[in-house]
Amino acid sequence: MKHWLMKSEPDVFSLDRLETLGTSLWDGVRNYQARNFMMKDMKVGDRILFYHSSCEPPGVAGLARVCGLAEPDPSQFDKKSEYYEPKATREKPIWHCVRVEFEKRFRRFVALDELRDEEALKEMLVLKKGQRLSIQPVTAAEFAKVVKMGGRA
DNA sequence: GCCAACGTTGGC
DNA sequence: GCCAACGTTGGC
Repeated sequence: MKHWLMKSEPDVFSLDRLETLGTSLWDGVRNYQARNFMMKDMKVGDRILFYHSSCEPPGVAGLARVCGLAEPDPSQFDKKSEYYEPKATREKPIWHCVRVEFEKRFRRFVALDELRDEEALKEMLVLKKGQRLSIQPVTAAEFAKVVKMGGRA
């Protein structure tokens, strides 16, 4: 089982929204590296740090899990979607996404600043300058540390 | 296949 | 709103 950090702007899609829905496709990813993680590496049961970006404060709001293997991202076929991809066809889709399910909200939101203050997390990709990948692998130790900081050990 | 220009991300 | 960093695009 692998561990991941997945970024979302809460104004667009928040952990609250995922809790309401129960599960959701992680659609709209338009970066090849992030797509390849979803297509090749993510398996059902993989655990996810749900990270809120472009908000005040940014940080990890809680946990989710992969509950469905990658499938074609339907938004690439939707002309009205901002994620529409004219080069994609049903036969040859370009973008794929996994399905994720809500797991739990942290008792305490773990802000980016707090992550920065932890020696044990200094190698976390999300803390690296210029690192803007929206889906990032996280080690089991980093995952456990963040969960502990969130008050749900 | 290089690389300049451009667009996007995301913290600040 | 700024801007550094980085990914993508497209001319050559």
